[in-house]
Formats: sequence, structure tokens, C-alpha cells
Amino acid sequence: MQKLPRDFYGQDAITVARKLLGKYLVHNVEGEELAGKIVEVEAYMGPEDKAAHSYNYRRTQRTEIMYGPAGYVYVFRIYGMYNCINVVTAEVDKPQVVLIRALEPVSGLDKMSVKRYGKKYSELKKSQIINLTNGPGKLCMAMEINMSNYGDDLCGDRLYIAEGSTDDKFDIVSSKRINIDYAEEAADYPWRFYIKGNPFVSKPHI
DNA sequence: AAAATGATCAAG
DNA sequence: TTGATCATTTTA
Repeated sequence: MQKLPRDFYGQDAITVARKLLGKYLVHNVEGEELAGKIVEVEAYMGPEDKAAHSYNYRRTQRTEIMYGPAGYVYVFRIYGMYNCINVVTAEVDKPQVVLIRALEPVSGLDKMSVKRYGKKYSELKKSQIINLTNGPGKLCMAMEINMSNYGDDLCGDRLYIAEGSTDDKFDIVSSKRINIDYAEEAADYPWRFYIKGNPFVSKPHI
């Protein structure tokens, strides 16, 4: 699999978000390769985006990684229980990120299913297969992504994103982002993108 | 529909 | 130091 180069991430978050669809998120854990196809993302555009953690140039220990170079991993913990993985994009001092919201499981299926449900993939019910990675918290559980991945270099060998298949053709749907009602006018920006018709998209109807 | 559950952040 | 908030998931 061809790893995406640093340049790829140096574009604005909306551009990177759209291009990330169909690519493969890969995590090497304990010598095994966990991978999933990216099917749903959201762009957070930083200082001018009220939904972004970096709105108004908010700069804290948590958001610090966003101010550095592109191609690094921003992981945050939400609701005291779940982790969400983001990709840092754009230039230094432009704190933009792309949230990865859903994956289609590709490899390491047994490891993923054990993490989520405590049993092998072949023993899962159909509903459990869909629920393996169809949400930002769920995919982090399955892929074993946690705060130890904060700051990981996507151009490294532990956690990275690889080029998708050239014959994987799909339509992109854009919609409002999920669960950002607090963000006033930004709540309506169409910065969520997903692969039309893919069964692993978290909320296809919105 | 509502609980679970704790880090994070801004206010004081 | 504290209290409200929260880019979610699960269970009911």
C-alpha cells in the first residue's frame, strides 16, 4: 500500500477531507495490521469555524498539535469515554483538521471484533458487523486508537493513511456536520462528506 | 429517551 | 478550584 506523502495533508481541511474518502487508515499494533477504508469525514476549519476546537485560535495542550505541520494525528477524548481521531491539515499556524467519522473494515477483522464485542468476526451478527466502525468513537475502539496516538506522524510506520484502489469509483455526498448544535451559523456548514451508499456511513439519512 | 462518565476549559 | 460542557455510544 502506498503511503500518502506529507504534501497531501498540506492542503486545506475541506480539500483533504474530500480526498481522504476511499483511502485506507492503517494501524500497526502488536505486529498486526489493522486497516479500514475511510467512508465518512468532517472538516474543521479552525479560527473562523465555531465548531472547531481551535475556534478563535484557541490554543491549549489539547489543540497544540493542530498548530504544527500537517500530517500528524490529533486524538481527543469525548464524553469521558470515547476517542476520536483527526488528521492535522494545512500550513503551520493554521489549525485545521479532518475528523474521521467512519470506516469500512478491511483487515485485522478478528482483532477489531474482539476489541468491540469480545468475539471473532465470524461470530458477529450482521448488525454488529455494521456497528464495528460506523462512528468516530467506534472506529477508534476497533482500531485501538487512543491518546497514545496523539501526535503520531502519518508519514511514519505505526499509524498512516494509504492510497485507495484506482478502480474504486464513488459519489461524494456533503451534509451538515453531526452533533455541533452549539456552533451557531457554523452548524449549517456542509463540511461533512461521505461515500454515497456505503453501508458503514454513521448517519446516511442526514 | 436517557444514562454513562471524566477530561477539558474558562470563569472566578 | 469548580462547574458546565461535550466533534458519542449504548441501552431501553
